Amino acid sequence: MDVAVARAMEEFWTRGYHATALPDLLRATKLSRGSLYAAFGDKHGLFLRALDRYIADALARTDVDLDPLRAPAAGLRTFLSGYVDRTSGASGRRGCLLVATAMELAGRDPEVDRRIGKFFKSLETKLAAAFARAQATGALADGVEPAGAARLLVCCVEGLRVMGKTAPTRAASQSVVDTLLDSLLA
Amino acid sequence: MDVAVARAMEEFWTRGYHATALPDLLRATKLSRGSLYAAFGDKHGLFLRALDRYIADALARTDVDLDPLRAPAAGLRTFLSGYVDRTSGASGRRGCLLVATAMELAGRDPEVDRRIGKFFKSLETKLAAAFARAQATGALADGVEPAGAARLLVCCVEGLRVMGKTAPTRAASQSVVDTLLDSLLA
DNA sequence: GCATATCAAGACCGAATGGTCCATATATAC
DNA sequence: GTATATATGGACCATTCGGTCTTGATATGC
Repeated sequence: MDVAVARAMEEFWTRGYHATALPDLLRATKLSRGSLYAAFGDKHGLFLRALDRYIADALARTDVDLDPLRAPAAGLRTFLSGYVDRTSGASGRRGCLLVATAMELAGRDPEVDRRIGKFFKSLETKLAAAFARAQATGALADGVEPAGAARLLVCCVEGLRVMGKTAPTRAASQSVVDTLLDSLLA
Repeated sequence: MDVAVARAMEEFWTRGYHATALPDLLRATKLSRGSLYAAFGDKHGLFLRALDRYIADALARTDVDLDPLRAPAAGLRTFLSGYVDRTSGASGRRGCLLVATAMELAGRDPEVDRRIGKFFKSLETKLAAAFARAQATGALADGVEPAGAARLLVCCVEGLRVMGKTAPTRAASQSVVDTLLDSLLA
């Protein structure tokens, strides 16, 4: 069933929750109606499974980028350059399942709220730790405190996903990331 | 018909395009089905009218905040503090019609693409001009160039709208704005 | 070979979708 | 008062929505 969740995730990712109809999911997962409902309960259940998978992927990627064994500043640069890729061209146009879901369902779907809240909190925590390590090695600009920098970064990453939807030019994303790192890193 | 557009805007704003059904619009605008279709063609047409109004409001507000007659740094602070308000509490939960529309329809609806593209470009231009004025009065931090700062600010503003949807705490938005201004202004 | 469990295909359901149309009322013009 | 626009309420339409259920095929276990 894992592959079905992945396929469904792709579908929700490109269309959004409301705009993804059941026939879309059947085609994508190659499941029959009966099998889909037997396995996942309903559209909403399948969506939550897909969202969980998307979140797990994103957090795993973050852990790789921000590996404590690497130089923290380099990790942060890698992390952000990943977002430059993801918000440019076709990837940018595709958008982000998390941000799209936040805008579409947050405040109306408690299950979604919980997941999205946890994700962004977790991301912020990981980034704050990386910034703290950067500070310890003197790689942080004067007067920047790790927790604040982490919050700013999470905000910018979310903003980049929106930018990527509307004007997915690499130069724009790169400019944002560069300006940001110039301000925060020593 | 102007009041009808405003009412429809409120409705799309709180629910999003797909999730707003015709009965919602009829109730909100107090129009009959016939009158609504006679006046706006269809749901999509009414949506575009509502989006145009939302954009006009946002740009007008920006012009007030960034009035060239005021001290540019103060204008930028006012501009951002407005976004702190708009991304906190109930206002935050409500979200932003532009960002929500971008995530929901960008890349699939040319009319929407045009409008959203123009809006963010215009916002960026206004901010770049304000940063340029700030630089001229020595209010900009060393090494910050106006155009880059403007792009970063647009990105952060978009990010704030997403943050406001998921965790609309004033402290979080305020922290982002403070960190940002500390980095960019002298 | 036979029984059993699994799954695909799709008919079918009520409800809701966006959109059309018309009969009726309510104005306005003269 | 009468004729003429205009707008209203709501019946009505085809389609699509998410979801259920039955039927028949395909395995699997023994």
